[in-house]
Amino acid sequence: MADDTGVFRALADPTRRQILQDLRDRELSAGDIASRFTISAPSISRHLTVLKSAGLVNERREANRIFYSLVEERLAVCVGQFLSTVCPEQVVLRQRRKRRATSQSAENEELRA
Amino acid sequence: MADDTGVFRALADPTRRQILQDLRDRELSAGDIASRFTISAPSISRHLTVLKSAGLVNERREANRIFYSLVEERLAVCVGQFLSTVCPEQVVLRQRRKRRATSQSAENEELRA
DNA sequence: ACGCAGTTTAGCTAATGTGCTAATAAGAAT
DNA sequence: ATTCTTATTAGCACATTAGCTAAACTGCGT
Repeated sequence: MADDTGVFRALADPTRRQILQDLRDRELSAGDIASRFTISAPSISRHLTVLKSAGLVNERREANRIFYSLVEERLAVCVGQFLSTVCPEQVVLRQRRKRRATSQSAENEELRA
Repeated sequence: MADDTGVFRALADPTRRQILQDLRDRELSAGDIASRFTISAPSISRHLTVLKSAGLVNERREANRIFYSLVEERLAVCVGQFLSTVCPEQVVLRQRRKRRATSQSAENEELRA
């Protein structure tokens, strides 16, 4: 639960970071997510398991499908806390202000389907 | 350089996260750092190499010793950007305000020498 | 009951990560 | 020159990870 390492280990993989970004403002089914990547559905399923056991996503089952949604607070608490512990607050703040300008989503383009 | 993954992979290990925290407000020699942990000096040296190639620390050689220092901006840019891309800004801000209250340094106590 | 869509689980392989000890390199001191 | 200190590199062992394909599970429609 308070296992920060699970969170940071989950974030170490670019596919998983991209999944979290994709879940930013809507929930998606496992299939929805898999269709956005080139790797196989079972591999995505494993990534989702890792994210879930890190507490970074929740699942909601509806009929056949399983919808995954982001647990923002988990990310904010673990990572935000670490970041603000290590970095002086000004730096964190400055980054926050630049947020909208930078489209950091282009980074993992090669992962896409 | 713009290799976010190197940064996140570096953060996946609790020893490395602790090293970054230890470097928060002072530079430390490799030996200084190693003496704070129970694992061997060569292992710490490897961790420092990982942190350095992720761009998270700089090294300064002085006589026998090598002093490592934190590169705050690297951490703030990569992690802060990701965090504020995925999370709504309020959450990040709230965390920032709570910063001083929570002593997140107790987490990795078992790593210590 | 059967089959289909959506997902996960099993089992495998190749690559990576982390720790150790022993050996090496480089500088300072005697 | 030899030795001490500081730190890294080499080589090994073990565990974990990420990918794949094939098989199994679940809920719905026919």
